[in-house]
Amino acid sequence: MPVRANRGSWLDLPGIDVSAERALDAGDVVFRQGAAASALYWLRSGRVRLVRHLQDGASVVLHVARGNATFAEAALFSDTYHCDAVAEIPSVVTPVPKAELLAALCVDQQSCLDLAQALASQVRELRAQLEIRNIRSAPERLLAWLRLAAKGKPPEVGIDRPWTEIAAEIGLTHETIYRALAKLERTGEI
Amino acid sequence: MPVRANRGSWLDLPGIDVSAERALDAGDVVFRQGAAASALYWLRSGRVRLVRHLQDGASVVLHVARGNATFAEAALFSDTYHCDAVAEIPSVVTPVPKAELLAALCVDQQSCLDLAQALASQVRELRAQLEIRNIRSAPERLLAWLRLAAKGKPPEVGIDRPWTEIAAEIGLTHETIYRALAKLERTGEI
DNA sequence: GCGGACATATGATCTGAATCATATGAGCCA
DNA sequence: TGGCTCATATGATTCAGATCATATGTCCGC
Repeated sequence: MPVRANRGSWLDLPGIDVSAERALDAGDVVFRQGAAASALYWLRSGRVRLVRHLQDGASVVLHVARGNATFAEAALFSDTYHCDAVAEIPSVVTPVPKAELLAALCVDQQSCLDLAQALASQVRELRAQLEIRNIRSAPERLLAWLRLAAKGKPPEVGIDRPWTEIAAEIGLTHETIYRALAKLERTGEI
Repeated sequence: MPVRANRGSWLDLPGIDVSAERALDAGDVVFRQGAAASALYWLRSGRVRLVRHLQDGASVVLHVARGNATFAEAALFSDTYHCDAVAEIPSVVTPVPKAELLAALCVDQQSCLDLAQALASQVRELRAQLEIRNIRSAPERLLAWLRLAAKGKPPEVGIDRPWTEIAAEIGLTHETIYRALAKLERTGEI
């Protein structure tokens, strides 16, 4: 029962049109808090920020979706959106209509299990991500990340994206990442 | 379509026995990496650490489950466990047999959707948690946490557990939490 | 080929959270 | 009642990562 490779692939169901794309400029709104939840989204490229607005006017960033990922999955189970979604940079999203998706999930148990699997996998990843953040030392944290990312024997990581991005992902500045890398190389850990 | 209040409640299905309890001493092993995945777990009390062991002998903490929560949900979709689970302190867990659960989920689409909902909810929570960790300033971070935890009008949080625990949850030491609290009170933000 | 945007890389300095220390109060139970 | 643990609370000091600065290299469009 292998986990599917691409995030969002569980969306590839009969009856669901994932070919539609909506191009967004920086600042464009995908949906607004309180609006009727009509779709969840598949972010194809760019960056979308989810922000919850509070009674007192303050706001809290709930999530910043990046690269290839889905967001607002919870819209499936809610009548309204509970946050705003705004593009931070020019982005492309595919809206996945909630009604059709729910219908498909109800008809086809396997697709429903696929959804559960994808979400369980997300949960696992996010927990690991959080655990990594508990490591204070920059080199140690990076090492933990590398270990989780490493595959094969001898352990090896294929880096296909800038360190700058990885730095943000694990909660460090890019300067610190480079220093941590240099240190790990010096001490021979990588 | 309200979200159920208690984590783990989606496990309350016909045909699934969640009455069994297994008491663990500190250090007791719940399951081992590589062993056949026979159950996922509902942690009733205590603390269980999930650790992945790597080829080179190093290990990475994937998660520390606390209080009332489920763990190893991904066992549902895997033949073997991919990490060890070890109690850190005396704990109580309820094993939920995978086979029965899968059978129930296949028969009853609603329960399958309930599972998806619970997992989507987890994903949302974890993402928010991660976003909070991106806030460097201790008072700001605490404030964001308080805002998410706040309910009603005027916004108010009911604290039913020690600040010490909350400190760990949001990645600060308890000393820093108390200082941040003091500062927020001084500046009148709470 | 030139210029801009961005990744990589490293040095100097600063700041704020961790750490260490210490104290008080609440709950518990022997 | 005394002694234990743990939460709360705050002061002093340290240190690691953020920040600011600067430089080189690379890719890409023009």
